[in-house]
Amino acid sequence: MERSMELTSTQKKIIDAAIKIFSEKGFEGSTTSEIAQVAGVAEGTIFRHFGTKKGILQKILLQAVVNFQRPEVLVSLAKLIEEGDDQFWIQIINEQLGSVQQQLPLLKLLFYEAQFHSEVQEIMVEKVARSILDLISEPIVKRQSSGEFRSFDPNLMVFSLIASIWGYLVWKQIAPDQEKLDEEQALAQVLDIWLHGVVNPQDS
Amino acid sequence: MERSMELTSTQKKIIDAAIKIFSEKGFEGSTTSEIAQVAGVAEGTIFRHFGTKKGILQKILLQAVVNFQRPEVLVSLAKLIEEGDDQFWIQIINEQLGSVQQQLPLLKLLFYEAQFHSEVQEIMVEKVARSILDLISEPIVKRQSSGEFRSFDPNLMVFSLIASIWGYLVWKQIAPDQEKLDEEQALAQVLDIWLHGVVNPQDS
Amino acid sequence: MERSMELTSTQKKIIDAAIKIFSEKGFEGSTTSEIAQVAGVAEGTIFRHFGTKKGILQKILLQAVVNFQRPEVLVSLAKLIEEGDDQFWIQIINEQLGSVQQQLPLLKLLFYEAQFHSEVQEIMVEKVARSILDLISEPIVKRQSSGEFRSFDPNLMVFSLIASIWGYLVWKQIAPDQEKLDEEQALAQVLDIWLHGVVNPQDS
Amino acid sequence: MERSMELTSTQKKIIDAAIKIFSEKGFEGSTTSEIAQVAGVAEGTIFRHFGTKKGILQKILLQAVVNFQRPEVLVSLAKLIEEGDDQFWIQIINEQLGSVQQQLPLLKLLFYEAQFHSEVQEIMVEKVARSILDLISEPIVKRQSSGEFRSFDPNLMVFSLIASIWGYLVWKQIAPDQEKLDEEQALAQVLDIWLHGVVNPQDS
DNA sequence: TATGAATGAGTCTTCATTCAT
DNA sequence: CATGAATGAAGACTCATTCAT
Repeated sequence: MERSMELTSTQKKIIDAAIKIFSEKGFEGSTTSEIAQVAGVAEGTIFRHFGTKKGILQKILLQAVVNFQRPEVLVSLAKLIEEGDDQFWIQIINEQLGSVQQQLPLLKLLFYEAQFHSEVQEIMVEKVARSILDLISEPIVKRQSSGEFRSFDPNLMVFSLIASIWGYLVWKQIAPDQEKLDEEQALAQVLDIWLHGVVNPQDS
Repeated sequence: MERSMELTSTQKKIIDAAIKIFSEKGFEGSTTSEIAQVAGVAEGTIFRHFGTKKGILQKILLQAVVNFQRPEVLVSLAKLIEEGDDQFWIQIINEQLGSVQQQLPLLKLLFYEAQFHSEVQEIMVEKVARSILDLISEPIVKRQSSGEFRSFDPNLMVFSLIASIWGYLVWKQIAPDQEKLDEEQALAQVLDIWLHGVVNPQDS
Repeated sequence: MERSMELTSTQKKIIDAAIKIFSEKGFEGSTTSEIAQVAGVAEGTIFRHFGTKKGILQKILLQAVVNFQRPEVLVSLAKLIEEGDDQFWIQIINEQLGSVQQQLPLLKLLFYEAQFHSEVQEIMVEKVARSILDLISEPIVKRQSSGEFRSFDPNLMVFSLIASIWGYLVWKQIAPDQEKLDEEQALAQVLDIWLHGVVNPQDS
Repeated sequence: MERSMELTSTQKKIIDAAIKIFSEKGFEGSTTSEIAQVAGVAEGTIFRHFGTKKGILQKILLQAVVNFQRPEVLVSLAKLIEEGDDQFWIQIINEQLGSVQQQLPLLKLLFYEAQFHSEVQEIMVEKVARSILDLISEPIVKRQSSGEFRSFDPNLMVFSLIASIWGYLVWKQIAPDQEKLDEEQALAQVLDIWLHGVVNPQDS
């Protein structure tokens, strides 16, 4: 019961500091001393709570899994696909883009570190990615069976969509000034491409 | 003239070992001692040639920029888009998928480390990403002006395509057994989605 | 206030060990590992307190500057010159020679390393040497204006005296068995030479 | 026969470079690589000729001993003391100060390194210092027995003189701008102090 | 419980020395 | 003989982790 939820305020400070530092410098590039300093606690306190440096990462992962397993955005996205209402999409963006962007560093961190830590990878794949896949592919399959969607591999369809969005968001962060498009418009276009393709239908 | 090409055999051994280790453990997670061991040279030899650990990464980057500025695959991809021949796509996959997949770890490494080393980021964005963007967006713009392609932001169109492919490849590596689709087919589907969308045209 | 004085016992152990090792082998010839061993602490502890190897040297310098700026011996020497009492000289020697000789290695070290570290040189020249010059030249100038001392350049007069004493002390350390003179007598003779010259006055 | 003289031109280049670098950075602070570079030879060449880094220092010492055992200046200084001609002193300064100053770094180097290398110390004490002592004390003893010089310990008298001169020269190098005295005058004053003391004879 | 000084294994880096060419 | 690439032992320094207070 005290497994994943209960975070004392000290633990919360440390976790927040760790997410910040890990995101900026990567797990290996970060030092517990800097985390302690940013968290405003003594270095020893970290080890009292998390045992090892990796313990912090694992706690972060655990917390994230809970939060990301059925995130608002994705639920909305699933609903959107199910209902096929393009206007709804704009609304989602406006409502939830902020929280997505706020959590983007954490997600990026976890997916990146997954490469190097098999326990992290396992959980990210099994829990986070799988649940996203399941959540989004469900409405897709529904609309495939109704004939509205073409019959590609559903997982692949999810990837195409998620990867496009992810790619856009990450790119915007790396090279912020390169892009002059309005956020809303950009994401609407990405969705449009995914839905209807780049080819002009008149043409085909 | 001897700027980026000429690598002595010792240097090549070290670079190859470094790419392997860096890819597996990240830059910070790797040790020069392990690189030396894998390369089959003394640790001191590394520093005789590259000065610092970071010097190895920078040399890797330099070599990669040369190789990636106009990679075969992308040139073929550009041609494919220009000519609109789907069959051609299959052929490209068969011919060049191997080399892409072989270089994927290196590319992933460099984009990953770009987060933490601004010199790397600068070059990856300015040289590698930009040249890919330019290369692929050219034929897209051409077909947009002929009315064959819809008028989205060209950069966004490139992202949708590249990110989808990248996402598929990375995912396949992370979770190899999850996917039973044939490689060729999978990539062909990804391209199809990008070209024509997921929505069944009859339906729209 | 806690600038230069407060040394924890750990810091004191390290500083003492460092003075010993540096004096014996020079700064570059010493290793932090040996200093740690002599100090009876872990090597890491040194860096926790002084940051770098050079940091130890700088702390030593700082401490020394405080101690040497107005050392007992020199104050006594100045008084001696002012009052012109030769017997007083003998007394000073007996009282303070021990402490001078004990600090000689440290002083030698600092003047030696001043050659190679400009920050050290600056402080040794500006703070230590200058304050010695000022301290000793003051009574000299006083006795010059009263006509008791001949009118040489005062700094030069200080040098002649200090260098003679220094030379004798250093030499005695380098070649201990060469000299059979009694310490007191020897230094009294050095002072006598400086005061009255080697030439027999009857002769001139 | 080929013991101390014969230096091939390559050896000479290396020795010269080594004296320069050793003087600037101390023995331990110098690298064979820098010496090789300054000498314009390959690093390996140094070891072909001198075996080890210390071998260079020993060769320097050997050469120096030959040159310093009866150096012109000291012979002149001895003559000066013997003949008691103050004007002669000025002449010596003008003639030989340059060569002294040129060799000062080498001498300083050897006396400094003597602290850390017992073989060097032995030779510097036994050969160089002793021969200087003997050379200069001889005329002193002569004038003592004639009653012209007071009967201090002769070695001490030599020290007072040499240390004063040495002190002045070294100080002038360390703190060049501090001293406005003319070189000639300064050294003449140092000699005068040694000969006749600082006390005004009228006064005594 | 929180602290932070102390630890020491492990890292990057240097450099005297060797040796095949 | 001279070269300079390669070596590897040793050095300065870092940092996760421990523990007495």
